[in-house]
Amino acid sequence: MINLELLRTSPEKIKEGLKKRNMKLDIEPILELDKKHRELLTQVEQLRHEQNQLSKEIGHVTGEEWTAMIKQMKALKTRLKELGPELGLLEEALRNALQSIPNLPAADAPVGRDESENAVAREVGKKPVFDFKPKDYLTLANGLIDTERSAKVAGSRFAYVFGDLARMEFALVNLAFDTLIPHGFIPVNPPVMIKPKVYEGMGRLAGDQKEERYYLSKDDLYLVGSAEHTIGPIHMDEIFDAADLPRRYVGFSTCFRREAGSYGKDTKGILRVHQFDKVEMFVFSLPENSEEEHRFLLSRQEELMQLLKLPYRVVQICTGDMGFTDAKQYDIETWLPGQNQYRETHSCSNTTDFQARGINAKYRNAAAKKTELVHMLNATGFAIGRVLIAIIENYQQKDGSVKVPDVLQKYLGGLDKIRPFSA
RNA sequence: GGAGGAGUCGCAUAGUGGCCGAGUGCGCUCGCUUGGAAAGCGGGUAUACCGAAAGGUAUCGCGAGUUCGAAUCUCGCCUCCUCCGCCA
Repeated sequence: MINLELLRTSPEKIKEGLKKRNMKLDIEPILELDKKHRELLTQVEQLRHEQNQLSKEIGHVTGEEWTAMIKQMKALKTRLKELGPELGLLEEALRNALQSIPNLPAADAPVGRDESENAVAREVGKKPVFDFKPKDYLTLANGLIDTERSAKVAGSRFAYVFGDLARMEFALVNLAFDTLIPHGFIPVNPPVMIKPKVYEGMGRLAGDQKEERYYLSKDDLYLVGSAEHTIGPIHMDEIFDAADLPRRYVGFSTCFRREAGSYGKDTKGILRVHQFDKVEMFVFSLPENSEEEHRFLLSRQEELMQLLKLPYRVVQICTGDMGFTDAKQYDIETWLPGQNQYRETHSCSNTTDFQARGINAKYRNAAAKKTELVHMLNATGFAIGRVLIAIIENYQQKDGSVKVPDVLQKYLGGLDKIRPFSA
Protein backbone atom coordinates (compact mmCIF):
# COMPACT_ATOMS: atom_id res chain seq x y z
CA MET A 1 0.00 0.00 0.00
CA ILE A 2 1.15 3.47 -0.83
CA ASN A 3 2.08 5.91 1.92
CA LEU A 4 -0.99 8.05 2.62
CA GLU A 5 1.10 10.75 4.25
CA LEU A 6 3.23 11.03 1.13
CA LEU A 7 0.11 11.21 -1.01
CA ARG A 8 -1.15 14.00 1.22
CA THR A 9 2.04 16.03 1.43
CA SER A 10 3.55 15.41 -2.02
CA PRO A 11 0.80 14.33 -4.38
CA GLU A 12 3.00 15.42 -7.29
CA LYS A 13 5.40 12.57 -6.46
CA ILE A 14 2.62 10.04 -6.72
CA LYS A 15 1.41 11.60 -9.94
CA GLU A 16 4.91 11.42 -11.34
CA GLY A 17 5.17 7.76 -10.33
CA LEU A 18 1.88 6.94 -12.01
CA LYS A 19 3.01 8.74 -15.13
CA LYS A 20 6.26 6.80 -15.21
CA ARG A 21 4.24 3.63 -14.95
CA ASN A 22 2.15 4.78 -17.86
CA MET A 23 -0.94 4.54 -15.68
CA LYS A 24 -3.94 6.79 -15.76
CA LEU A 25 -5.32 7.23 -12.29
CA ASP A 26 -6.83 10.38 -10.85
CA ILE A 27 -5.68 10.89 -7.28
CA GLU A 28 -7.68 14.05 -6.60
CA PRO A 29 -10.79 12.12 -5.45
CA ILE A 30 -8.59 10.14 -3.11
CA LEU A 31 -7.21 13.29 -1.55
CA GLU A 32 -10.74 14.57 -1.19
CA LEU A 33 -11.77 11.34 0.54
CA ASP A 34 -8.82 11.64 2.90
CA LYS A 35 -9.76 15.20 3.80
CA LYS A 36 -13.36 14.27 4.51
CA HIS A 37 -12.25 11.28 6.50
CA ARG A 38 -9.96 13.31 8.73
CA GLU A 39 -12.60 15.97 9.35
CA LEU A 40 -15.13 13.40 10.42
CA LEU A 41 -12.56 11.55 12.51
CA THR A 42 -11.71 14.71 14.45
CA GLN A 43 -15.40 15.34 15.02
CA VAL A 44 -16.09 11.83 16.24
CA GLU A 45 -13.08 11.86 18.54
CA GLN A 46 -14.20 15.15 20.05
CA LEU A 47 -17.61 13.65 20.81
CA ARG A 48 -16.04 10.60 22.33
CA HIS A 49 -13.87 12.83 24.47
CA GLU A 50 -16.94 14.55 25.88
CA GLN A 51 -18.50 11.17 26.45
CA ASN A 52 -15.48 9.92 28.36
CA GLN A 53 -15.34 13.04 30.51
CA LEU A 54 -18.98 12.84 31.46
CA SER A 55 -18.74 9.15 32.08
CA LYS A 56 -15.95 9.71 34.58
CA GLU A 57 -18.00 12.25 36.53
CA ILE A 58 -21.35 10.57 36.36
CA GLY A 59 -20.45 7.91 38.89
CA HIS A 60 -19.88 10.50 41.58
CA VAL A 61 -23.02 12.57 41.36
CA THR A 62 -26.66 12.10 42.30
CA GLY A 63 -30.03 13.74 41.95
CA GLU A 64 -30.73 16.44 39.40
CA GLU A 65 -27.11 16.66 38.37
CA TRP A 66 -27.17 12.99 37.52
CA THR A 67 -30.37 13.28 35.50
CA ALA A 68 -28.92 16.17 33.51
CA MET A 69 -25.75 14.25 32.73
CA ILE A 70 -27.68 11.20 31.58
CA LYS A 71 -29.56 13.46 29.22
CA GLN A 72 -26.32 14.84 27.78
CA MET A 73 -24.89 11.37 27.41
CA LYS A 74 -27.95 10.20 25.53
CA ALA A 75 -27.62 13.11 23.13
CA LEU A 76 -23.95 12.26 22.54
CA LYS A 77 -24.83 8.64 21.97
CA THR A 78 -27.43 9.50 19.35
CA ARG A 79 -24.99 11.77 17.51
CA LEU A 80 -22.25 9.15 17.56
CA LYS A 81 -24.62 6.51 16.26
CA GLU A 82 -25.17 8.69 13.21
CA LEU A 83 -21.54 9.52 12.59
CA GLY A 84 -20.01 6.13 13.38
CA PRO A 85 -21.22 4.24 10.30
CA GLU A 86 -20.47 7.26 8.13
CA LEU A 87 -16.88 7.21 9.33
CA GLY A 88 -16.66 3.49 8.69
CA LEU A 89 -17.80 3.93 5.11
CA LEU A 90 -15.28 6.69 4.49
CA GLU A 91 -12.50 4.59 5.95
CA GLU A 92 -13.30 1.68 3.71
CA ALA A 93 -13.61 3.84 0.62
CA LEU A 94 -10.28 5.46 1.40
CA ARG A 95 -8.56 2.13 1.93
CA ASN A 96 -9.94 0.74 -1.30
CA ALA A 97 -8.86 3.82 -3.19
CA LEU A 98 -5.37 3.67 -1.70
CA GLN A 99 -5.04 0.05 -2.70
CA SER A 100 -5.55 0.96 -6.33
CA ILE A 101 -2.29 2.92 -6.35
CA PRO A 102 0.84 0.94 -7.28
CA ASN A 103 4.23 1.34 -5.65
CA LEU A 104 6.35 4.35 -6.51
CA PRO A 105 9.15 3.47 -8.95
CA ALA A 106 12.64 3.83 -7.49
CA ALA A 107 14.54 6.88 -8.66
CA ASP A 108 16.95 4.69 -10.64
CA ALA A 109 14.33 2.45 -12.23
CA PRO A 110 14.61 3.09 -15.97
CA VAL A 111 11.62 4.95 -17.34
CA GLY A 112 9.82 3.28 -20.21
CA ARG A 113 6.37 2.82 -21.61
CA ASP A 114 6.12 -0.95 -21.77
CA GLU A 115 7.90 -4.27 -22.20
CA SER A 116 9.57 -3.09 -25.39
CA GLU A 117 11.63 -0.57 -23.44
CA ASN A 118 13.13 -3.01 -20.96
CA ALA A 119 16.91 -2.97 -21.12
CA VAL A 120 19.19 -5.98 -21.26
CA ALA A 121 21.80 -5.41 -18.57
CA ARG A 122 24.08 -8.30 -19.56
CA GLU A 123 24.23 -11.71 -21.17
CA VAL A 124 25.93 -14.48 -19.27
CA GLY A 125 26.99 -17.96 -20.32
CA LYS A 126 27.60 -19.47 -23.70
CA LYS A 127 24.68 -20.40 -25.88
CA PRO A 128 25.17 -24.03 -26.87
CA VAL A 129 26.28 -24.72 -30.43
CA PHE A 130 24.73 -27.80 -32.03
CA ASP A 131 25.87 -29.69 -35.10
CA PHE A 132 22.23 -30.58 -35.65
CA LYS A 133 18.97 -28.70 -35.64
CA PRO A 134 17.98 -28.27 -31.98
CA LYS A 135 14.55 -29.51 -31.09
CA ASP A 136 12.03 -27.94 -28.74
CA TYR A 137 11.50 -29.39 -25.28
CA LEU A 138 8.13 -30.97 -26.00
CA THR A 139 9.55 -32.99 -28.86
CA LEU A 140 12.52 -34.01 -26.76
CA ALA A 141 10.40 -34.93 -23.74
CA ASN A 142 8.37 -37.14 -26.01
CA GLY A 143 5.78 -38.36 -23.56
CA LEU A 144 7.52 -37.42 -20.34
CA ILE A 145 5.44 -34.27 -20.49
CA ASP A 146 1.85 -35.24 -21.20
CA THR A 147 -0.67 -32.45 -21.69
CA GLU A 148 -3.19 -34.59 -23.53
CA ARG A 149 -4.09 -36.75 -20.59
CA SER A 150 -3.96 -33.79 -18.19
CA ALA A 151 -6.41 -31.96 -20.45
CA LYS A 152 -8.85 -34.83 -20.11
CA VAL A 153 -8.46 -34.80 -16.35
CA ALA A 154 -8.07 -31.14 -15.47
CA GLY A 155 -8.52 -29.14 -18.66
CA SER A 156 -6.06 -27.05 -20.58
CA ARG A 157 -2.85 -25.60 -19.19
CA PHE A 158 -1.99 -28.49 -16.91
CA ALA A 159 0.47 -31.33 -17.35
CA TYR A 160 1.58 -34.71 -16.19
CA VAL A 161 5.34 -34.79 -15.85
CA PHE A 162 6.73 -38.32 -15.75
CA GLY A 163 9.86 -40.29 -15.09
CA ASP A 164 13.26 -38.71 -14.69
CA LEU A 165 11.78 -35.28 -15.38
CA ALA A 166 9.50 -35.73 -12.38
CA ARG A 167 12.54 -36.67 -10.34
CA MET A 168 14.48 -33.70 -11.67
CA GLU A 169 11.97 -31.34 -10.10
CA PHE A 170 13.10 -32.48 -6.68
CA ALA A 171 16.73 -32.34 -7.72
CA LEU A 172 16.25 -28.67 -8.60
CA VAL A 173 14.48 -27.94 -5.34
CA ASN A 174 17.30 -29.61 -3.42
CA LEU A 175 19.97 -27.78 -5.38
CA ALA A 176 18.30 -24.45 -4.65
CA PHE A 177 17.88 -25.16 -0.95
CA ASP A 178 21.42 -26.54 -0.56
CA THR A 179 22.84 -23.50 -2.33
CA LEU A 180 20.80 -20.88 -0.55
CA ILE A 181 20.75 -22.14 3.03
CA PRO A 182 24.49 -21.45 3.54
CA HIS A 183 23.72 -17.84 2.57
CA GLY A 184 21.50 -17.55 5.62
CA PHE A 185 18.14 -18.35 4.07
CA ILE A 186 15.67 -20.06 6.41
CA PRO A 187 13.85 -22.89 4.62
CA VAL A 188 10.07 -22.69 4.76
CA ASN A 189 7.14 -24.52 3.23
CA PRO A 190 4.27 -22.06 3.45
CA PRO A 191 0.49 -22.45 3.10
CA VAL A 192 -0.81 -22.28 -0.47
CA MET A 193 -4.09 -20.69 0.55
CA ILE A 194 -4.49 -17.20 1.91
CA LYS A 195 -7.19 -14.99 3.42
CA PRO A 196 -8.46 -12.11 1.25
CA LYS A 197 -7.48 -9.45 3.81
CA VAL A 198 -3.91 -10.68 3.93
CA TYR A 199 -3.74 -11.00 0.16
CA GLU A 200 -4.87 -7.40 -0.18
CA GLY A 201 -2.21 -6.36 2.28
CA MET A 202 0.41 -7.99 0.08
CA GLY A 203 -0.90 -5.89 -2.81
CA ARG A 204 -1.68 -8.99 -4.83
CA LEU A 205 -5.40 -8.54 -5.37
CA ALA A 206 -5.16 -5.00 -6.68
CA GLY A 207 -6.10 -4.09 -10.23
CA ASP A 208 -5.85 -6.80 -12.85
CA GLN A 209 -4.16 -9.21 -10.47
CA LYS A 210 -7.46 -10.28 -8.95
CA GLU A 211 -8.47 -11.91 -12.23
CA GLU A 212 -5.35 -14.03 -12.00
CA ARG A 213 -6.33 -15.63 -8.67
CA TYR A 214 -8.24 -18.78 -7.91
CA TYR A 215 -10.86 -18.14 -5.25
CA LEU A 216 -12.47 -20.79 -3.05
CA SER A 217 -15.80 -19.25 -2.15
CA LYS A 218 -16.85 -21.93 0.32
CA ASP A 219 -13.91 -21.09 2.52
CA ASP A 220 -13.28 -17.47 1.52
CA LEU A 221 -9.69 -18.28 0.62
CA TYR A 222 -7.49 -17.68 -2.40
CA LEU A 223 -4.94 -20.08 -3.83
CA VAL A 224 -1.54 -18.41 -3.91
CA GLY A 225 0.14 -17.49 -7.17
CA SER A 226 3.54 -17.78 -5.52
CA ALA A 227 5.14 -18.74 -2.20
CA GLU A 228 5.94 -15.03 -1.97
CA HIS A 229 2.30 -14.40 -1.13
CA THR A 230 2.29 -16.41 2.09
CA ILE A 231 5.95 -15.97 3.04
CA GLY A 232 5.59 -12.18 3.13
CA PRO A 233 2.85 -12.24 5.77
CA ILE A 234 4.86 -14.52 8.09
CA HIS A 235 5.76 -11.38 10.01
CA MET A 236 2.45 -9.59 9.66
CA ASP A 237 1.80 -7.24 12.62
CA GLU A 238 5.24 -7.98 14.00
CA ILE A 239 8.13 -5.74 14.98
CA PHE A 240 11.67 -6.93 14.26
CA ASP A 241 14.69 -5.96 16.27
CA ALA A 242 17.04 -4.22 13.86
CA ALA A 243 19.65 -6.84 14.74
CA ASP A 244 17.40 -9.57 13.31
CA LEU A 245 17.53 -8.05 9.83
CA PRO A 246 18.02 -9.05 7.13
CA ARG A 247 15.73 -12.03 7.59
CA ARG A 248 15.99 -14.29 4.57
CA TYR A 249 13.69 -17.15 3.64
CA VAL A 250 13.80 -19.74 0.92
CA GLY A 251 10.43 -21.31 0.37
CA PHE A 252 8.85 -23.89 -1.85
CA SER A 253 5.28 -23.98 -3.01
CA THR A 254 2.97 -24.90 -5.79
CA CYS A 255 1.71 -21.78 -7.59
CA PHE A 256 -1.77 -21.36 -9.02
CA ARG A 257 -2.58 -18.89 -11.77
CA ARG A 258 -5.69 -18.56 -13.86
CA GLU A 259 -3.75 -17.10 -16.77
CA ALA A 260 -6.78 -15.02 -17.61
CA GLY A 261 -6.04 -12.71 -20.47
CA SER A 262 -3.34 -14.91 -21.93
CA TYR A 263 -5.68 -16.96 -24.12
CA GLY A 264 -3.88 -18.18 -27.15
CA LYS A 265 -0.48 -17.33 -25.71
CA ASP A 266 1.97 -20.17 -25.13
CA THR A 267 -0.85 -22.69 -25.18
CA LYS A 268 1.42 -25.67 -25.69
CA GLY A 269 3.38 -27.55 -23.09
CA ILE A 270 4.33 -26.33 -19.62
CA LEU A 271 5.69 -22.84 -20.24
CA ARG A 272 2.46 -21.21 -19.13
CA VAL A 273 0.27 -23.39 -16.96
CA HIS A 274 -2.31 -23.00 -14.21
CA GLN A 275 -0.20 -24.91 -11.73
CA PHE A 276 3.54 -25.05 -11.28
CA ASP A 277 6.08 -25.42 -8.50
CA LYS A 278 8.58 -22.78 -7.54
CA VAL A 279 11.40 -22.14 -5.11
CA GLU A 280 11.20 -18.58 -3.90
CA MET A 281 13.57 -16.28 -2.03
CA PHE A 282 12.20 -13.64 0.28
CA VAL A 283 13.93 -10.99 2.37
CA PHE A 284 12.89 -8.63 5.15
CA SER A 285 15.47 -5.86 5.23
CA LEU A 286 16.39 -2.57 6.82
CA PRO A 287 15.33 0.21 4.44
CA GLU A 288 18.88 1.45 4.02
CA ASN A 289 20.04 -2.03 3.00
CA SER A 290 17.29 -3.05 0.63
CA GLU A 291 19.11 -2.02 -2.54
CA GLU A 292 22.05 -4.12 -1.46
CA GLU A 293 19.73 -7.02 -0.65
CA HIS A 294 18.15 -6.62 -4.07
CA ARG A 295 21.54 -7.01 -5.75
CA PHE A 296 22.27 -9.91 -3.39
CA LEU A 297 19.12 -11.73 -4.50
CA LEU A 298 19.96 -11.17 -8.13
CA SER A 299 23.41 -12.61 -7.43
CA ARG A 300 21.86 -15.70 -5.87
CA GLN A 301 19.70 -16.19 -8.95
CA GLU A 302 22.74 -15.89 -11.16
CA GLU A 303 24.69 -18.25 -8.93
CA LEU A 304 21.99 -20.88 -9.36
CA MET A 305 21.88 -20.37 -13.11
CA GLN A 306 25.65 -20.60 -13.36
CA LEU A 307 25.65 -23.81 -11.35
CA LEU A 308 23.33 -25.24 -14.00
CA LYS A 309 25.49 -23.65 -16.73
CA LEU A 310 22.45 -22.24 -18.45
CA PRO A 311 22.89 -19.19 -20.71
CA TYR A 312 20.79 -16.27 -19.56
CA ARG A 313 20.47 -12.55 -19.68
CA VAL A 314 19.58 -10.06 -17.00
CA VAL A 315 16.87 -7.60 -17.96
CA GLN A 316 16.17 -4.40 -16.11
CA ILE A 317 12.43 -3.87 -16.19
CA CYS A 318 11.31 -0.36 -17.07
CA THR A 319 8.73 1.57 -15.08
CA GLY A 320 5.91 0.82 -17.52
CA ASP A 321 6.39 -2.94 -17.20
CA MET A 322 7.13 -3.32 -13.49
CA GLY A 323 4.90 -5.27 -11.16
CA PHE A 324 2.26 -3.43 -9.14
CA THR A 325 4.13 -3.78 -5.86
CA ASP A 326 7.64 -3.16 -7.21
CA ALA A 327 9.87 -0.14 -6.88
CA LYS A 328 12.51 -1.83 -8.96
CA GLN A 329 12.58 -5.12 -10.81
CA TYR A 330 14.98 -7.34 -12.69
CA ASP A 331 14.05 -10.36 -14.73
CA ILE A 332 16.25 -13.19 -15.82
CA GLU A 333 15.53 -14.64 -19.20
CA THR A 334 16.99 -17.97 -20.13
CA TRP A 335 18.10 -18.99 -23.61
CA LEU A 336 15.92 -21.65 -25.19
CA PRO A 337 17.66 -23.07 -28.27
CA GLY A 338 14.55 -24.95 -29.40
CA GLN A 339 12.71 -21.66 -29.67
CA ASN A 340 15.78 -19.64 -30.61
CA GLN A 341 14.94 -16.97 -28.06
CA TYR A 342 15.27 -15.89 -24.43
CA ARG A 343 12.24 -16.51 -22.25
CA GLU A 344 11.47 -15.13 -18.82
CA THR A 345 12.29 -17.58 -16.06
CA HIS A 346 12.95 -15.41 -13.00
CA SER A 347 12.05 -12.10 -11.53
CA CYS A 348 13.66 -10.20 -8.69
CA SER A 349 11.81 -7.36 -7.00
CA ASN A 350 12.35 -4.77 -4.33
CA THR A 351 8.92 -3.75 -3.07
CA THR A 352 10.50 -1.33 -0.54
CA ASP A 353 7.93 -0.53 2.16
CA PHE A 354 4.90 -1.09 -0.08
CA GLN A 355 4.01 -4.61 1.02
CA ALA A 356 5.35 -3.99 4.53
CA ARG A 357 2.79 -1.21 4.99
CA GLY A 358 0.03 -3.50 3.77
CA ILE A 359 0.81 -6.26 6.24
CA ASN A 360 2.26 -3.99 8.96
CA ALA A 361 5.77 -5.44 9.22
CA LYS A 362 8.11 -3.14 11.11
CA TYR A 363 11.38 -2.94 12.94
CA ARG A 364 12.51 -1.00 15.95
CA ASN A 365 14.82 1.84 15.05
CA ALA A 366 16.71 2.30 18.33
CA ALA A 367 18.43 5.49 17.21
CA ALA A 368 15.22 7.19 16.13
CA LYS A 369 13.37 5.65 19.10
CA LYS A 370 10.48 4.54 16.95
CA THR A 371 9.23 1.76 14.75
CA GLU A 372 9.56 1.92 10.99
CA LEU A 373 8.42 -0.25 8.13
CA VAL A 374 10.84 -2.88 6.91
CA HIS A 375 11.58 -3.34 3.24
CA MET A 376 10.46 -6.56 1.60
CA LEU A 377 12.01 -8.23 -1.43
CA ASN A 378 11.18 -11.33 -3.40
CA ALA A 379 13.00 -13.29 -6.05
CA THR A 380 12.50 -16.50 -7.94
CA GLY A 381 14.83 -19.32 -6.97
CA PHE A 382 13.73 -21.75 -9.63
CA ALA A 383 10.43 -21.78 -11.46
CA ILE A 384 10.66 -25.53 -11.83
CA GLY A 385 8.72 -26.01 -15.05
CA ARG A 386 10.54 -23.30 -16.94
CA VAL A 387 13.94 -24.42 -15.73
CA LEU A 388 13.10 -27.96 -16.83
CA ILE A 389 12.37 -26.57 -20.27
CA ALA A 390 15.67 -24.71 -20.31
CA ILE A 391 17.64 -27.77 -19.22
CA ILE A 392 15.99 -30.01 -21.78
CA GLU A 393 16.63 -27.64 -24.66
CA ASN A 394 20.16 -26.59 -23.69
CA TYR A 395 21.38 -30.05 -22.76
CA GLN A 396 19.87 -31.91 -25.68
CA GLN A 397 22.02 -34.41 -27.56
CA LYS A 398 21.99 -35.45 -31.17
CA ASP A 399 20.33 -38.77 -30.30
CA GLY A 400 17.40 -36.96 -28.68
CA SER A 401 18.52 -37.67 -25.14
CA VAL A 402 19.19 -34.96 -22.57
CA LYS A 403 22.37 -34.74 -20.56
CA VAL A 404 21.82 -34.14 -16.88
CA PRO A 405 23.68 -31.01 -15.66
CA ASP A 406 26.67 -32.11 -13.57
CA VAL A 407 25.50 -30.31 -10.50
CA LEU A 408 22.18 -32.18 -10.53
CA GLN A 409 23.51 -35.70 -10.99
CA LYS A 410 24.13 -36.35 -7.33
CA TYR A 411 20.50 -35.53 -6.64
CA LEU A 412 19.40 -38.09 -9.23
CA GLY A 413 21.35 -41.05 -7.98
CA GLY A 414 24.18 -40.37 -10.42
CA LEU A 415 21.92 -40.28 -13.46
CA ASP A 416 23.75 -38.53 -16.28
CA LYS A 417 21.29 -38.77 -19.13
CA ILE A 418 17.55 -38.66 -19.61
CA ARG A 419 16.11 -40.70 -22.42
CA PRO A 420 12.64 -40.11 -23.67
CA PHE A 421 10.27 -43.08 -23.62
CA SER A 422 10.92 -44.01 -27.21
CA ALA A 423 14.69 -43.66 -27.20
C1' G B 1 -18.25 -32.47 11.98
C1' G B 2 -20.00 -33.20 17.62
C1' A B 3 -19.17 -32.02 23.14
C1' G B 4 -16.49 -29.12 26.69
C1' G B 5 -12.73 -25.26 28.14
C1' A B 6 -9.81 -20.92 27.11
C1' G B 7 -8.06 -16.15 24.61
C1' U B 8 -5.92 -9.27 29.17
C1' C B 9 0.26 -4.84 27.97
C1' G B 10 7.36 -9.48 25.65
C1' C B 11 6.04 -13.89 29.17
C1' A B 12 3.01 -15.36 33.52
C1' U B 13 -1.13 -13.63 35.89
C1' A B 14 -5.04 -10.02 38.69
C1' G B 15 -9.36 -7.91 37.38
C1' U B 16 -17.82 -9.94 37.29
C1' G B 17 -20.60 -2.59 34.98
C1' G B 18 -18.08 3.73 36.56
C1' C B 19 -12.19 4.53 41.34
C1' C B 20 -9.19 0.18 34.72
C1' G B 21 -5.61 1.71 29.21
C1' A B 22 -5.54 -1.73 33.03
C1' G B 23 -2.58 -4.00 39.17
C1' U B 24 1.31 -7.64 40.42
C1' G B 25 5.51 -10.94 39.27
C1' C B 26 9.24 -12.14 35.65
C1' G B 27 12.01 -10.20 31.70
C1' C B 28 14.27 -5.88 29.61
C1' U B 29 16.29 -0.93 30.61
C1' C B 30 18.18 3.56 33.25
C1' G B 31 19.97 5.28 38.01
C1' C B 32 21.62 4.55 43.21
C1' U B 33 24.72 1.12 45.86
C1' U B 34 29.85 -1.69 44.85
C1' G B 35 36.84 -2.26 43.94
C1' G B 36 33.67 -5.22 40.50
C1' A B 37 29.40 -8.21 40.46
C1' A B 38 25.04 -10.35 42.75
C1' A B 39 21.31 -8.93 45.93
C1' G B 40 18.70 -4.64 47.36
C1' C B 41 16.40 0.18 46.45
C1' G B 42 14.15 3.90 42.99
C1' G B 43 12.46 5.15 37.88
C1' G B 44 11.13 3.58 32.94
C1' U B 45 9.11 -0.28 29.75
C1' A B 46 2.59 -1.57 23.91
C1' U B 47 0.83 0.06 19.16
C1' A B 48 -1.71 3.13 15.86
C1' C B 49 -4.33 7.44 14.32
C1' C B 50 -5.70 12.92 14.55
C1' G B 51 -3.15 17.49 15.93
C1' A B 52 1.84 22.86 14.70
C1' A B 53 1.63 21.90 19.80
C1' A B 54 -0.93 21.21 24.23
C1' G B 55 -3.52 17.29 24.02
C1' G B 56 -7.05 13.82 22.27
C1' U B 57 -8.96 9.08 20.33
C1' A B 58 -8.79 3.82 19.58
C1' U B 59 -7.17 -1.12 20.86
C1' C B 60 -8.20 -6.45 27.01
C1' G B 61 -8.87 -12.43 20.06
C1' C B 62 -12.42 -10.10 16.03
C1' G B 63 -17.33 -8.04 14.95
C1' A B 64 -22.17 -6.58 16.46
C1' G B 65 -25.52 -5.57 20.59
C1' U B 66 -27.42 -4.13 25.75
C1' U B 67 -26.29 0.34 28.84
C1' C B 68 -25.83 7.15 30.34
C1' G B 69 -21.16 4.08 30.81
C1' A B 70 -18.32 -2.62 28.85
C1' A B 71 -11.93 -6.01 29.85
C1' U B 72 -16.39 -7.19 32.81
C1' C B 73 -23.28 -8.67 30.40
C1' U B 74 -25.61 -10.85 25.44
C1' C B 75 -25.08 -12.80 20.39
C1' G B 76 -22.10 -14.22 16.05
C1' C B 77 -17.25 -15.37 14.26
C1' C B 78 -11.93 -16.64 14.64
C1' U B 79 -7.90 -19.09 17.06
C1' C B 80 -5.95 -22.51 20.66
C1' C B 81 -6.51 -26.77 24.19
C1' U B 82 -9.14 -31.58 25.80
C1' C B 83 -12.39 -35.66 24.36
C1' C B 84 -15.19 -38.12 20.26
C1' G B 85 -15.74 -38.90 14.88
C1' C B 86 -13.23 -38.74 10.10
C1' C B 87 -8.60 -38.66 7.70
C1' A B 88 -3.10 -37.97 4.28
